[in-house]
Amino acid sequence: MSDAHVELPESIELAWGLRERPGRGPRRSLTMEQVVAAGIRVAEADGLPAVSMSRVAGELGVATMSLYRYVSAKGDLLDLMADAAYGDPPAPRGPDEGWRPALARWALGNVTAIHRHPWIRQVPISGPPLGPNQVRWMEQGLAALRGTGLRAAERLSTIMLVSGYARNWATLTADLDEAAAREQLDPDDVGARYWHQLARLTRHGPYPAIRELLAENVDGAEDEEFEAEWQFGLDRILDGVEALIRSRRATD
Amino acid sequence: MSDAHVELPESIELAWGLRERPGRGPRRSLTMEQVVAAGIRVAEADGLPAVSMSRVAGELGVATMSLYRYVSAKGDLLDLMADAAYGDPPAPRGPDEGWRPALARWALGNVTAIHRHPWIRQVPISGPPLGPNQVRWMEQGLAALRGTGLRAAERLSTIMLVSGYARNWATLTADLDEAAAREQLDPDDVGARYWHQLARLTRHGPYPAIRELLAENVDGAEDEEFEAEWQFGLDRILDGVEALIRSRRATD
DNA sequence: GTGTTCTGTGTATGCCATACGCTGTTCTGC
DNA sequence: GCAGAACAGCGTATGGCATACACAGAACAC
Repeated sequence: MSDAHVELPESIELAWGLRERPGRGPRRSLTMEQVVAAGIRVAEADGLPAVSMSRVAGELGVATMSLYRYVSAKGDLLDLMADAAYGDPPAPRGPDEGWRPALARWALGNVTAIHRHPWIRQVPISGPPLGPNQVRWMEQGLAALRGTGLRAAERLSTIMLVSGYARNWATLTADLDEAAAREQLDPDDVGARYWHQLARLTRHGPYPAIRELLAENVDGAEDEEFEAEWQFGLDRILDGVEALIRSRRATD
Repeated sequence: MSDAHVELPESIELAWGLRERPGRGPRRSLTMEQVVAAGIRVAEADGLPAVSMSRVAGELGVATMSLYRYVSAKGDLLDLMADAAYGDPPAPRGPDEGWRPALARWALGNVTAIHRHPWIRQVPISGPPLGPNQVRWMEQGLAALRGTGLRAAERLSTIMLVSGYARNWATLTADLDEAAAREQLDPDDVGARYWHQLARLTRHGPYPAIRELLAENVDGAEDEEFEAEWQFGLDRILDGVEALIRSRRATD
């Protein structure tokens, strides 16, 4: 419980600016921000697999090994990139705003953050959120649930549930968009093709529930359908949370 | 809508056994199953990063390039490994079983499948589920929702919601376990350290909701707490689904 | 001004996926 | 039976990757 000295991973200290500059050596020619920004530029242009140390170094006009003066491993760079790309969380819950619309805004913010930087979803998660932006997002998510009567663990579970759903959904739709772009098709066509493929594979065999699903036309995947699907899942989650809040208020 | 010819990705055709053997050449010395099993063996022993073509080939006593007679790229092998590792879905919904316990069983099955083969979560997803086991899981998930009055798109969204949550939760806990194993600690200690780290970072600054969270003790992370957290999220989702089913029944 | 410490970087190591072409095997068509 | 096609296994080569290590020079401490 001693607050004195809790060791932090190196990349986290770097991201929070907790590393003291030594002073004795030559001056650095780059800033951390420049390195991270260069990595993001590469990812944005050619995708995460294109982010190699040499490529990022080239972007900055320095030698490959110079990057290791700023980052101890490639994974650290990716962590910092991801945290930076999340950017500012949505505006905090307003004074007259209920927890539900606030949490819905927060959830949508998660989705748009990933859609703005689709490569984020391929960054291997290296641990629980400790980056400065991730912590700020966490703060806003928890703030949306203040005064609901939910216990600490419940508030935490709730925002994990919501952000997990948002991440899943954003990943799914981003995959679809990327597949469509790769094959120069419409996202709708990619979806329709999937249903055809599934139908062919399940035409014979013990798949009654899937055939039943395909019989009603799921493939009416217009743009509005996508939005509706997102909203459906979110509403289910928020309904569940609301039920808990209400029952908690009733018994207390 | 022509059911005649829908092109399928090569790895999918392989997994379903839809590839006809040519006959004209020499006999193959390996089976697909052997190759996939060898890959799984390596992943199980040393983790997904250890799965290289040469390592898998070594496991089978053949040359590296021989694998390319069975699989057109490494990604295909990973897809096949993941599908095989999911294995059989949970038992189908029994005749007297309600949709809710059946779906809960299905959700738990998702978690245990990932916990049994933790490397699964690092396999890059290459598209919507088409592998034979993935389709069978989908079938069982949808089957749990038969007769609930939910529309097709709603049944689909529901199982995506549930499986996404299960995958998220399994990933989180597996990450924790791996970090603990790597540093030879108790998972509890890893969790406790996280809260200390977060407390240190948010001690000063605009983080009232996080500090409020930390003030109640979230760190009572016993084994039962983990189970409770999983159950909490699942119950929220299922409560939300139940509310929809009820309202649907009331208006119809 | 001397020594220490840090920066940028060139070089080297040991991985990796995979393209290509060769050898020998098996079956097809005759 | 036999010619040739199609295919299996695999040796070699290519171009990429992260990163360990050592060294030159720069900036500061004393």
